[in-house]
Amino acid sequence: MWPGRIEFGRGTYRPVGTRVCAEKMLERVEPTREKILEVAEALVYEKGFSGTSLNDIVRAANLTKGAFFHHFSGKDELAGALLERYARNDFEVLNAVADRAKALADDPLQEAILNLKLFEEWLEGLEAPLAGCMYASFTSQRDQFDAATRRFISDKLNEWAAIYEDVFERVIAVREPKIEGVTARALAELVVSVIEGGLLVGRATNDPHLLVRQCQQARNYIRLLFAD
Amino acid sequence: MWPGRIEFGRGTYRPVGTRVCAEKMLERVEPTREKILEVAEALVYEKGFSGTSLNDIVRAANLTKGAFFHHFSGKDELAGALLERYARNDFEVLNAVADRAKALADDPLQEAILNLKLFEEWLEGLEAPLAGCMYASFTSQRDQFDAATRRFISDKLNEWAAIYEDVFERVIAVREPKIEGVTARALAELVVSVIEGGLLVGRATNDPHLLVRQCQQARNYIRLLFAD
DNA sequence: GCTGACATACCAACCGGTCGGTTTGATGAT
DNA sequence: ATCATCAAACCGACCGGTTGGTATGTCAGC
Repeated sequence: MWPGRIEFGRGTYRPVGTRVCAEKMLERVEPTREKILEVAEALVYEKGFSGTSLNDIVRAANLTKGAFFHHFSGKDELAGALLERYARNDFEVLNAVADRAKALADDPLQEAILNLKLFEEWLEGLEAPLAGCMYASFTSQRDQFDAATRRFISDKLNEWAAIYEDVFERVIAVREPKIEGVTARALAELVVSVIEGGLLVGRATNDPHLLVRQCQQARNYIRLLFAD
Repeated sequence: MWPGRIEFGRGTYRPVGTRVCAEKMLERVEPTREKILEVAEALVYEKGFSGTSLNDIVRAANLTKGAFFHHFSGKDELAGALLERYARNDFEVLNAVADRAKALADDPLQEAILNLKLFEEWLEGLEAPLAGCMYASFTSQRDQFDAATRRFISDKLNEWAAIYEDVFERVIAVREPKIEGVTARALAELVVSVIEGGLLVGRATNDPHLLVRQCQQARNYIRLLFAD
């Protein structure tokens, strides 16, 4: 089903109405393509990628197959675009939270804890509970995707963990963990695992608050591990 | 795709060669049906449920469509059987670990920690890394299944958490957690979330040891939370 | 009048599922 | 011991519908 490589990025494509006016390039980047990605993302979270047909997508987007294939070369490219878009939006939030935590805190430990707390606040501030994680959706049927796509997911998860690893390293540099052998990397992976696991279990048990509760537990662990 | 209810269980079916001899009923319970479930489980972990066709399954099991439909009424029943089988095997391990921890420990905290440690040892003792979790696979495309199936998954995850909740309650009864407001339920959910998340992230990043490392972190948290 | 942005009609391949037929092995009458 | 019987176990051709994908057409706006 996925014979070739997925070419990430939109290639030479140029958004509508952005040819002459540079300002317009920032606002309104191809509404139709964006709408397809939007409805596809929601559908994939509920039905899985291979469980979501192109007909499902174009029906939900009030479009036709023709429109889809005008914007995408096929389902492969949709997968890549979905993943790229998700990673972009995800890191926007993650980095914003990390930057804000860094700005507000005057101590690495405080920063680490604030990072988690701000993420929890972001979760609670959402109008609807987090719908899903594209990395998780794709991984649960990883055989459907080629090596490049799987690699992309792996890389992005590592980048995500690296955000936390950075701050935990700075914590460890000035504070000794109460339990020896605990590395910044392991703590970073824990945060990612708890978020992914909390999201999954919360969805499975229909408990939207579970994810936040688990983030709090992770925060407790950090507090205890580096407490004075 | 899943219009009706899934009828769990095998109904009135009676295995081959078990008509007269009661002893034989325990050994060798329908090898073909079991083989179908076995290969289907492996395929579902890699391709997802709706990404796995019946042709895929019967090809991997060296059978034909006829054989499949002799043992299952359709793909719906396969989903139910897959889930039931997974839950049965899973709880067998989980309960064995919990019982052994209870038998070895003479203190609730020790028991809780041993429970996790024995699970880690079980993970490490596997000839191949844990291939996946059926609850996670199904949840990642939950729209494909009916309400009864989703309920079954939710119930089983709660049962799983209840195993840990029980021991954490006994810990809290005799020891005050270092952080107030931490409940046995929240800790139990953390363990389940960490395992599910660790498995997912480990698969996504192709790191089979990640799950064990995260279980160790959960164990660290419990130690610190209830340390003397 | 040309191009981008869609719609429409259609295709081969594959999907889950059906069905008539064949093989196999246990059983019971002879 | 032999053999007819019969149901369970399994085969594989086939069905209608859906899949991802293509070819062609329409039409507004520069």
